[in-house]
Amino acid sequence: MSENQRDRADITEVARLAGVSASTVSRAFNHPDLVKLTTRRRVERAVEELGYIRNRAAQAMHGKRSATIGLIVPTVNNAIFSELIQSFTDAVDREGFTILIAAHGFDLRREYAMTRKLLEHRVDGLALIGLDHIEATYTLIQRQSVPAITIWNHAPGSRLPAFGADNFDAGSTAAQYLIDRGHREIGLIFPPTPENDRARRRLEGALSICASEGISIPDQWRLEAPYDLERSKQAARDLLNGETRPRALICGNDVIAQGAVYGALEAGLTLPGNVAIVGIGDFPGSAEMVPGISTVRLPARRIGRMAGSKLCEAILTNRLGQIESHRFVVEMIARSSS
Amino acid sequence: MSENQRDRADITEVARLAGVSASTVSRAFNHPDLVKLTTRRRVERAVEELGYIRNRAAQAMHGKRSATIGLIVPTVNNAIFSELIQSFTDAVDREGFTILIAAHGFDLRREYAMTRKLLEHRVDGLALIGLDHIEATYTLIQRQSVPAITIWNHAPGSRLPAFGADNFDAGSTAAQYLIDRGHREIGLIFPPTPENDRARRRLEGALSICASEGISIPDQWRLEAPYDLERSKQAARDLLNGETRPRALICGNDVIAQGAVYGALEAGLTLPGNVAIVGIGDFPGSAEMVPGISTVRLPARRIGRMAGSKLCEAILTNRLGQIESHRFVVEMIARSSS
DNA sequence: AATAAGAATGCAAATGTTTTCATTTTCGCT
DNA sequence: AGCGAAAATGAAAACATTTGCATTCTTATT
Repeated sequence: MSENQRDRADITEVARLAGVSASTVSRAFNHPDLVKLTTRRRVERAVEELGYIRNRAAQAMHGKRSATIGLIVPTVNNAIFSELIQSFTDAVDREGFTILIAAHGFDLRREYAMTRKLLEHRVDGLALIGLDHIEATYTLIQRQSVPAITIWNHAPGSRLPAFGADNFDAGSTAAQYLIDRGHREIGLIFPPTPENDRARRRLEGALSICASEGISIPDQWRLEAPYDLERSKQAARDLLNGETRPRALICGNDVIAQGAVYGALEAGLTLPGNVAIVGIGDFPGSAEMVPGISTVRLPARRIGRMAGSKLCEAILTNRLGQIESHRFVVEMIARSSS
Repeated sequence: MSENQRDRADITEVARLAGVSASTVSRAFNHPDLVKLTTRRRVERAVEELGYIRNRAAQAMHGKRSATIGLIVPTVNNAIFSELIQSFTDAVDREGFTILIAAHGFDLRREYAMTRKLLEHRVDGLALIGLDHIEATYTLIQRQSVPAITIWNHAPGSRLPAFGADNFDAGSTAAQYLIDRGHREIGLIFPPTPENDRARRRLEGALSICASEGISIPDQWRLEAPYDLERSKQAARDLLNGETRPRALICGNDVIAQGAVYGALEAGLTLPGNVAIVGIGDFPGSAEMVPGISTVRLPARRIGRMAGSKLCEAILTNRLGQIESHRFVVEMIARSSS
C-alpha cells in the first residue's frame, strides 16, 4: 500500500501561502529586482515553510535553459581524466550549471548514443573528449545547434572548437627529449589508436621525430596496451625481458608509463640506468612516484577550467558557434625515470 | 546578427509529417505495442527526417520520471571514488538513467547546496557518499521524498539505506594485521575526520584494536594529511625522519599509503624491512606498485554496481523507501609493503 | 489634491509532452 | 454483407512553469 504521497509543493501553493500570484513567485526567483522587497520576503518565507524547490524541468520547457551541461568522456575510471573532469565541473558549477556525465568506454558508437541521451535532456552545452567522433555524432550536434566543444586535443581543422594541447607535439616532444639525451634504441607502448585521436597523434609525433632522426623502431619494440596499469606493466615486462631490449620507452600516457616503471622495477632494472621511460600527461602521481616519471605535461586543470568557463560564457551570452579554440602548450618535465 | 535559428522539431511537427496525431507519436515512443506497425514505421521515418529528439524535460514535467539520478561525491579528482563512480554510472546507464554529478570537495555545506541543485533538476534518485551529512541535507531529502541511498560506509543505524563496507572493521582489520605480525610501534596518517565518517570509523577501528592489545600510540606518531599524494608523502617523510620512528604505519586510505610508501623510499628506507605500511581501499595502482601495497580491500566495483542497480530497481518499481542496506565484507590483502 | 509616470502585480497564453476517454478503423465470423 | 469485439487513433486536459500585456498601486510633481 504505502501511498507514495509526494506532496511536493508547486509554485501555486507557494503563491497561495504568500498571498500573491504564481507569476510573482516566478519573478521573485528569476527577476528579483522586479518584485517589491516586502513581497519578496513574503515569498521567501512561504518557500521556506513549504520546502518548495523550483522545477528546472518545467523551466527548461519554456525555451529557458536547462542549466545542465553534458560531459561525455571515455572513462572516469583512472587518473586520465579525473583532473580534467574535476576542474571542468568546478568551472561550470561556478556559473550555476550542473554536469550530466556519461562514459562510453572508448567506444564511439556508444558515444553517439550517449550524445543523443544527453540531448534528450536538453543540455545547454556539450563537451566531448578529443576529435575522433563518428559522423552521426557530428551531424547530430550540428542539427540540434547545441553549443559543443571538444577537450583535450588541439589540431588544426577541427570541426568543433577545441580546448587542448597539440598531441602530435606532445609525442614529438617526448621523442625529442629522449633522442637529445642520446637514446636511439627506443620502444613504444601505446593504446589502440583507431578511435583515439589523442594517442594516434602522439604516436605520429613520436614516430615522425624518430624518422627524421634516422631512428627506426623494430616491430617487436612496438607494443599495444590499454590505459591500464596491470596490462601496461605486463607489456613492459614482456618488452624488457626480451633478449634484445630497448634502452628507452615512450609511453602513450602516464598510466602506461607508471605501469612500465613498475614492470621495469620488477624485472630488476634500474631507472634510468638500464632503461629510460617517459610518459605523456603528467597525471596525479607521476611527480610523487619513486622514481618520478619524466613526462610531457598537459595542463589538465587549466584546460578543464577554460573549457568550462568558455562554454558557459557562450551559453550565457548566446554567442553560440563562435567559441574560439585554444591551444595549450605542452612542457617537458624531466624527472628521475629518464 | 546570426539569428539563432533553433528549429528543433517538436512532437507535433513529427506528427504532421507522419500524418498522425501527436498522441500517436508519443505512443510510438513510449508504448510501441499500442501503435500499428505501419504507422510506427511512418513515425520513425518522420523522426529520422526531422532529426527529432524527444524532450525529457517535458516528459519529466508530467510526473513521469526525469530518468536522471543524482550522484554527489566529495571529489572526482583522484583514485578514491573513480572505480565507484564508473561502476555506479554503468549500472544506472544500463537501466536507461543518466547521472547528474556534483562534487563538493569534502564540504558538507556545499553538499547541501548541491543536493538542492540536483533536486531542482528533479532527479529520480539520489546517491551520497558516506553517512556524515548536515541535518538540512537529511531533512531536505526526506521532505522531497526522493529515493536516496548512501554509498561507501556501512554502519548500524544509518538514516538512509547504505551500501558499503564497515569502515570500523576496515580500520581494525588493518591494525590487527600489523599487530599479528608482531608490530607494536605503530604510526597513523589519517585525513581530518570531523566531516568524514569513513575516515573517522577507520581510525576508531584501528585505535580500538591497538588499545585492546595494550598498544598506545604517541601523539607525534599521529599525523594528519588530506587524501593527496604530495601531502601524504611529506607527512610520511616527516614522521619517518624523526629521531624515534614507528616501525609500521596505518594509512587512512590507499592514496595516503601510496604517498607514504614514496616518502619512505625517498627517506632511504626499505619496505617492509625498515617500516611496514598498510593502506585501506585497494585503489587502482595499489596492486601494481613496487612494492605492492598491503591494504584492506573495499570492493568498490561491486558496491557501485549494487548501489546503482538497487536504486534503479526501487525507482522503476516504485518501491521507494524500502531499499535494503547491504554490508560488504572487507578483506586484508597482504602485499610486499608489509 | 490631482495627475502622470513608474513600479508592482495579476491574468492568461504558451511551452512539449503524456494520458484518459472517446471515436474510428480493422478484422474475424457468421 | 453485416455484426461485434478488439485494435488503433485522435482530442483535449493536465503537468509546472514563464512572460507579454494589462491593470492596479505608489510616488513625486505640480
